[in-house]
Amino acid sequence: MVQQPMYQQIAEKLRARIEAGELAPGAQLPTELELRDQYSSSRNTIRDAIKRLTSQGLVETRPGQGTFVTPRVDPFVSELSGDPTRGPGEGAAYLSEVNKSNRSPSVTLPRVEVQIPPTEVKRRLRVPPNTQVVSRHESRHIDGIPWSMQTSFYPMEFITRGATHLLMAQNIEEGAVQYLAQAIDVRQVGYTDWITARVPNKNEQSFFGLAYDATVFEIFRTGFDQTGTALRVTVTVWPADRNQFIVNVGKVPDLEY
Amino acid sequence: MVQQPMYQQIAEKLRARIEAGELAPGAQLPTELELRDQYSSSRNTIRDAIKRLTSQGLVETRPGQGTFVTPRVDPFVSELSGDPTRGPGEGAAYLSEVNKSNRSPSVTLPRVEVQIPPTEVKRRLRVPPNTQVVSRHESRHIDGIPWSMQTSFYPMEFITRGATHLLMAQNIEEGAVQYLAQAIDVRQVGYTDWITARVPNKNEQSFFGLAYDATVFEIFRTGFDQTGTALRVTVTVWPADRNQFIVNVGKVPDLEY
DNA sequence: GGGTATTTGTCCGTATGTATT
DNA sequence: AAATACATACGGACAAATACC
Repeated sequence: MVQQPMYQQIAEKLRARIEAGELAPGAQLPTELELRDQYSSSRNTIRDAIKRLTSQGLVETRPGQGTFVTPRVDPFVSELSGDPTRGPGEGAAYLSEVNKSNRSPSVTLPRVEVQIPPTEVKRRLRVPPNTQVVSRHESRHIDGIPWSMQTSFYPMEFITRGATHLLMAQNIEEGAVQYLAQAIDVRQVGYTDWITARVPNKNEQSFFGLAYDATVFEIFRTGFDQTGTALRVTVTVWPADRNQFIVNVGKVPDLEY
Repeated sequence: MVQQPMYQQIAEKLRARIEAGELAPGAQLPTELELRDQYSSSRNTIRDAIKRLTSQGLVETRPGQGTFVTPRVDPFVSELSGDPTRGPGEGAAYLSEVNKSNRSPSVTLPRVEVQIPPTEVKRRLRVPPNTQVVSRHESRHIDGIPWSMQTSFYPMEFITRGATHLLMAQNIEEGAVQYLAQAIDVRQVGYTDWITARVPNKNEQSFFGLAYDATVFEIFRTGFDQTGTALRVTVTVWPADRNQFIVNVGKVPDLEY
């Protein structure tokens, strides 16, 4: 085994102090200058060590204040395999699911737009190029913490066929999927979730308060009707540090996770 | 909008050059000294800019060679919602699934151990503290690229009840779940997948060739029998840069992703 | 195989800016 | 306003990895 560079050794020592509990979640680390003296090093080397820990989410730095052990957050668990006739945490369904775990969720009013969708969405909705669609964007908090951002895309023809609520900047209480069934008899009988992970963009960094090198889940949910036609695509972005997912297949016992 | 620091501006300019196609995937960037001159900066500032790009997976550096635009990999898509009576990409099932996409998969021989499982596994398998279990660890490559690492845990009593193949360091052709059904009539009727993302540990970094700040998916699959008893826990680790997942619920048309 | 040039990695010192208390 | 702590930026020196002759 070769000798590791100094800044990695220091990072490991700090990690050990954290994981041993000597530095509890939320506690402040020694300042960079103190650490420099403790480890007989230079401030820049200490900073390199701390950078390693921050990009692993172990500590966070606050200018003017200090460096702190990242407080542990209680992750929220979302079930992806639910009722195929419902949306992804939509409307009341989502709120009650969250409430079960004694948490207080909130949803912003949707921002509704008519636009040409991003390529990934176009492919899944199977609409021709330059076709406009309705998009509904909303974000959710749990216990005051930003938890997810979501944009749903629907074909424009749903509006002309009578599903006019899709264009209104108001929450659809029963969920958009249920609304479509009741308003214009478009029924979702199944969906496909496509799960990826990536780094957050600028918007997501500021909304979630994430570092540029953090990780978010991005899940594309495509809903299908009886004929196998895509009736909507919902894109949800979830910070990986506070979200986890469950998929149930077949017969499983009632949970405690 | 405030003025951004120089190293971030440089990072953005380099990103623009990459995304414009001026620097194609696999292409070499100018050396740090050349970039220093191009942007009238210092080498350390250039290095800070490049660090931002590497931790976003946009470029990679090779000591002694240079900095290169990260080659795009064709991600492999795994379906989590499959047959509840089968394992996760187990045995022949996994291999044929991969083959469909014209890729050539391979699986290592399992490393079999009898051990006390990690806490997370213990909780899911619902075994008492200090209970030993059988673990079977294997890793998979696709087209020569390391793709996933997997460890399955089974109760020891399965051995005494006759499922002795579990202890053998050989691949179980039909998959361990099918084997359990046939050998000792323990049948998996459903499973729960629990999906998280985290940074890779040392082992995973070296096996997958990942940076310390990369992201891996970690999926815990708990299989249940007719009585709702957990019959095994399988932990699979997948690098996020080359893996994506699909979950189908309800009736969905035949795919193209 | 050895030697040399090139390129990135590590480490240090210093100065100044910005955020917070 | 002053002190404290992290952030940015530059310069320099040497080490380590790689490629090439």
